[in-house]
Amino acid sequence: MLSERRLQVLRAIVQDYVGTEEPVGSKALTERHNLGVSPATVRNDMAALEDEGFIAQPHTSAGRIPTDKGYRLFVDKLAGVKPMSAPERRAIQNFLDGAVDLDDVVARTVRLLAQLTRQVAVVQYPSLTRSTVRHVELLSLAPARVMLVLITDTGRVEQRMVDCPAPFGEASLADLRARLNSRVAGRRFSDVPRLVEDLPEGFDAEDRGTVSTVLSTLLETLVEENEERLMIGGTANLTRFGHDFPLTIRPVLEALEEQVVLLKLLGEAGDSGMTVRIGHENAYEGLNSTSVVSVGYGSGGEAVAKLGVVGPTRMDYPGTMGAVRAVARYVGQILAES
Amino acid sequence: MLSERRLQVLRAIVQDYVGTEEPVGSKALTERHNLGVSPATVRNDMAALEDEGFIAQPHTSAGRIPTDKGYRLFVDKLAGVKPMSAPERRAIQNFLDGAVDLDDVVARTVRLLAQLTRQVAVVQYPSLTRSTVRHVELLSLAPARVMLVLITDTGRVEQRMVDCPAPFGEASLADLRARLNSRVAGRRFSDVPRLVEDLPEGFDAEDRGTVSTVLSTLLETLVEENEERLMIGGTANLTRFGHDFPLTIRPVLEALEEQVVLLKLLGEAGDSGMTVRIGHENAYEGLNSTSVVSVGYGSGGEAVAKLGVVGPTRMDYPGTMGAVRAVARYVGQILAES
DNA sequence: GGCTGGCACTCGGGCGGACAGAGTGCCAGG
DNA sequence: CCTGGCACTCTGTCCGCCCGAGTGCCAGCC
Repeated sequence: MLSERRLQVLRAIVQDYVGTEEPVGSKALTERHNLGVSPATVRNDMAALEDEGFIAQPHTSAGRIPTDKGYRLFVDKLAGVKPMSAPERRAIQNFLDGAVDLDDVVARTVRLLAQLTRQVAVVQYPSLTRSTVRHVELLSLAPARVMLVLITDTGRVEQRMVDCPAPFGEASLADLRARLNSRVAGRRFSDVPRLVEDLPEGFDAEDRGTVSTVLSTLLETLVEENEERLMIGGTANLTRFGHDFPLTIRPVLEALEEQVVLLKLLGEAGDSGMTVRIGHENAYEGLNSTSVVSVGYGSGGEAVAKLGVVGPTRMDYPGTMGAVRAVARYVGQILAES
Repeated sequence: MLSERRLQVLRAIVQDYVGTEEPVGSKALTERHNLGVSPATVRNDMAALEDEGFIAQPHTSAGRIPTDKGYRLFVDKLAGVKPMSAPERRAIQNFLDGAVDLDDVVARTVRLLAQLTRQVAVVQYPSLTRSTVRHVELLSLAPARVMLVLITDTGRVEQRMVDCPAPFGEASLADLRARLNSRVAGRRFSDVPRLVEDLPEGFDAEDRGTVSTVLSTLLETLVEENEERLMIGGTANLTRFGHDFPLTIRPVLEALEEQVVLLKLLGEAGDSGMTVRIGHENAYEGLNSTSVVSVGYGSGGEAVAKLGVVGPTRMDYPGTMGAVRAVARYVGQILAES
């Protein structure tokens, strides 16, 4: 087990390295933090920390930098979450309050997160399957053409065009709309398949085909993979990454373009509480030199989606975690109000 | 006026520089293109081209590289648009045909363009104001709460929540819906303000306030600035930019995040035909070392929005222009079908 | 008049050596 | 267990050097 002082040395190394972006040596450490011991002692501690794999030297006779394992210990044991200041919180709230619709909420959230953390922000749209149905609307656009519109309690709206096998009268449409809504309004989307299963049975034979088509389109819309959307921003912050750009930045940009990768990344994160994935803890190897801080957000107690930031492993964890948590909280509030 | 051969020399310089990314000298030029003259002659031509400002040397005793003015001449006079091959066109069509809704069309278009040109792709959503109204739907979500849904002929769907000043009955709602649609369905959105102007007059005093509120929300949605959306992709291609990354790439990423800047950029481009803005021709200075190739697309003869790519001034103009034109054409077709 | 080969000149990039600085590991002593 | 001292190592940088690519100019040739 590591002594208290060694943990302090690790903490100091992380803090200094995050600040200066340069390997930190024993002398500089004792000068900037009053540890009450000499550089020589710190050197011994460093040697021990290196043996345990918490820090490493880029080359002999250079200072030390934290390893992924070192950051992990730092995040778990040594650092708290830095709360936002009151003015910051007010600014967050004001900024988000101006949103006119869900797209706008998400767009503003991305901007805000990117700006606060100076990193790349990722915000997932509220998941359909975890939301509840506010309303299902059916619009007749042509005799055999129906538009299906789903509206969630979080304000998300999804639409699909349905080509019907047979013409579908206004009366039948109104009938279907009414029955459909009475069954699913207020229920969770994940329950919808079960709730509408036997719906076609109540219709005339001639309409039954169309009803089935409409319902199957509805169910398709709810299939996990397709229904997830997200928005990213702050990619310009990647340029602050390090001096060895091309190699680092490229795979990150590629990962950010692959929604599938990102969704998986957010999906892996725990459902409640904040998740921090550091460097190689990320399954996707393009992100091996980045850390991902993510958290669920939602209008009620339950998370309807996740948001987070992607940045270099060398990031200000307490500050980033504080910002992510605060933003998630306010977004949840906004959604609950709408 | 430049002689025919000098133009050929310029063309050769542009082609070689685009290929190799290195200043091109007189000897290399004569070896790779059979111009039928000696390096010395080419040197004289180069000196002339430099005097006219079409090419420049990074430093004395280096080869020449084209200037913005040189690229301009190349694009205007020396290079055609390279048509896509038949298999490429088939691939484009197949890829776009799989789209399920407008979001998907736009997303696929961005991906496709980025992949074909290996540059950053930008696609604007079909503009509301240039589209025609397919349907306006009003949904009562609560006694004094209405959701307004606009559907365009291009498949774009826009929704807004309206808080009514007074409760609004189902009957009144149906009435408003019917009158609204009979006036605006099939008309251009830009005509909508004029068409609905006197609509509140037909309603009872008690409903008139609500009707006005709904209509003003409708009009707000149509205000130019707010209604424009776009999607970008292929930012990872920026890493192929040059070796002097951080300085070049950063402002470009920043510009790409500023939708306002991008929209202006696309907006400035001519309405019909392809527009190429080279280097300093771009008003936004972060894009001074990039070129923007853009073109309008639309379901009919008229453009409903624009799409294009952003890349280094040192780009393959004929190929890029060919890809942009082809993609725009197919997107237009897809929209017309939906 | 325009093209060509020849020639002297310039400049950037790469290579190698020297040097300073930062940091380490180890050891003996308090 | 901490500390000061010491020898060692490695990096980054600066300098001088040379080579090669490319140029501009000029005299001669067609």
